[in-house]
Amino acid sequence: MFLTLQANDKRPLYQQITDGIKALIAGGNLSEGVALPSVRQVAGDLGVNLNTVAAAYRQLQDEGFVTVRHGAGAVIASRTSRPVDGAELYQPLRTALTQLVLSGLSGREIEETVRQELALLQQKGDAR
Amino acid sequence: MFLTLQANDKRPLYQQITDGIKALIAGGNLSEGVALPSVRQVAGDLGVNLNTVAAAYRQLQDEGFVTVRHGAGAVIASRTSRPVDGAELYQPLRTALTQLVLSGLSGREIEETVRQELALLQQKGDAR
Amino acid sequence: MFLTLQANDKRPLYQQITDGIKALIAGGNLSEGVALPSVRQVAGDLGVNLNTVAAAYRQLQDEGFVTVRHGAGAVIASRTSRPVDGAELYQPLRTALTQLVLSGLSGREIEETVRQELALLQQKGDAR
Amino acid sequence: MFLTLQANDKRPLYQQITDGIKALIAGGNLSEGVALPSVRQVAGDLGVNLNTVAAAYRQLQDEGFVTVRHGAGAVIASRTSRPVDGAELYQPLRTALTQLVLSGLSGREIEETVRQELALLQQKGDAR
DNA sequence: GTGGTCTAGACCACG
DNA sequence: GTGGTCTAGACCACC
Repeated sequence: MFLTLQANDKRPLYQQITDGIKALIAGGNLSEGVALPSVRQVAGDLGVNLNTVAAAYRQLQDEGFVTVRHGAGAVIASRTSRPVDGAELYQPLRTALTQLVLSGLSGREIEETVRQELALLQQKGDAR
Repeated sequence: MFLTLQANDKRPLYQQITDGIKALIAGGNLSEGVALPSVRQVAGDLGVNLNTVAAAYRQLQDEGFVTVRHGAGAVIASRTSRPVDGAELYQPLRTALTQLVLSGLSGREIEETVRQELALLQQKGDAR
Repeated sequence: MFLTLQANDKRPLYQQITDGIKALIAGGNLSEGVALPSVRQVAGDLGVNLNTVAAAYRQLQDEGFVTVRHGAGAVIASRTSRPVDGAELYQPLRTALTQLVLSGLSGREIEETVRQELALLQQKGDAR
Repeated sequence: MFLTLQANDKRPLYQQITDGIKALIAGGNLSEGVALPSVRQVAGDLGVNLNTVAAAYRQLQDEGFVTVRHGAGAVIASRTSRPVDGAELYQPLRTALTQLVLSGLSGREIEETVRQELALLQQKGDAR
């Protein structure tokens, strides 16, 4: 697992874990059928409480990104298009763009930043 | 002031107010020197407690977006460049983009969405 | 009167006025018997409400720095040593020194700063 | 934790708490990584409301002196150099010095007082 | 009139 | 257990 926690990040720990795994899925670094490491192992690696990792896995399961089978661990689920509320989907983008505008970036610069971030997301660790 | 609160939004109420006013500033709908409506009025309009609005105004002042003087009201501050941590600035964008990718949108579609949202932000209330 | 108000100052307006006049007294630029300009004139010069200046003058009177005679305006009082609570006197100094320490200044640097500020205070406008 | 509230102090309660903890940090009595007592405990010890203490902790976090993580407690942060406005830093010192001058102390006496207060700040609880 | 502080107490989110 | 948010309502300080 290539997850790191940022101490100065305002998101709660479990959310950082959830978001990190989502990013790996979005970038194609975690494909359907791949097993996630155990809660215990992630907790040990990251130095966080078991409950914290469990909360992250539970959220991923609730949102349909992984399937959990009794004692068998969590596995990346097939990418069925899940119904997402439009507002819920676009509101974080709006907030993020607002902050970029307020930081003084121009529209062009923001669009370029978006392209860079998308590229970063898609091409992290795949030499396939 | 055209602020609305979303019940299904996960952000706390005061944060929604803060973000809403920031969006108005970013879009140029609130320029330097313009007075914000009073805490009591916003609280009445939105149907929330005085303290909730006061928390939003305090945050805006702490971040330097408005100047609050005690018996006078709150006024949009001059746009001095505030130092912002890069990580703090780009992380919300990354999370938002990840969610868009996971919702099934292509890179092109996301870039187009960003352009639309930026346009929405900039040209909200000025059809005059 | 050589008073200016700082917009980014956290003190209320009337307090800035009070402190400014006190600094002039402490520096010897306003001696016993000198008349202060009228409330109306100061309010006009500084662009603040009459009540704000009146509050400042009232505080100066309460603390014994000026005497106010019916319609005759305010006059600097004689420097009788007023009883001051030790805690009330030293606590602001402690807070100020704490902030200087936290800003990274060494003890030597702070002592030097104090000497400079004292000199600034004492020798502002006196070519006598 | 040795914090006490002064009834005759003009600062609001939460500010006294904030300043008190800052003084402990400045004096080296609270070093990086040390955990602050819980909001509930401080509130109980000082006899104030939970929200009052929470406001103090939030301010300390906003200013970067402590790291607060939700379910965990508050911890003294690493001392990264925070940018402070010069005016904001020196104005309280000027006001404090003015009051000392007006109380009748000479320049020498004030400088000596500053040295004493600095020593008091630095060497509070370490006679061990 | 304005915003600021404080309390009491409830409920939620995080670890 | 921890801190965060929100409400209701009181009282104060400033302009």
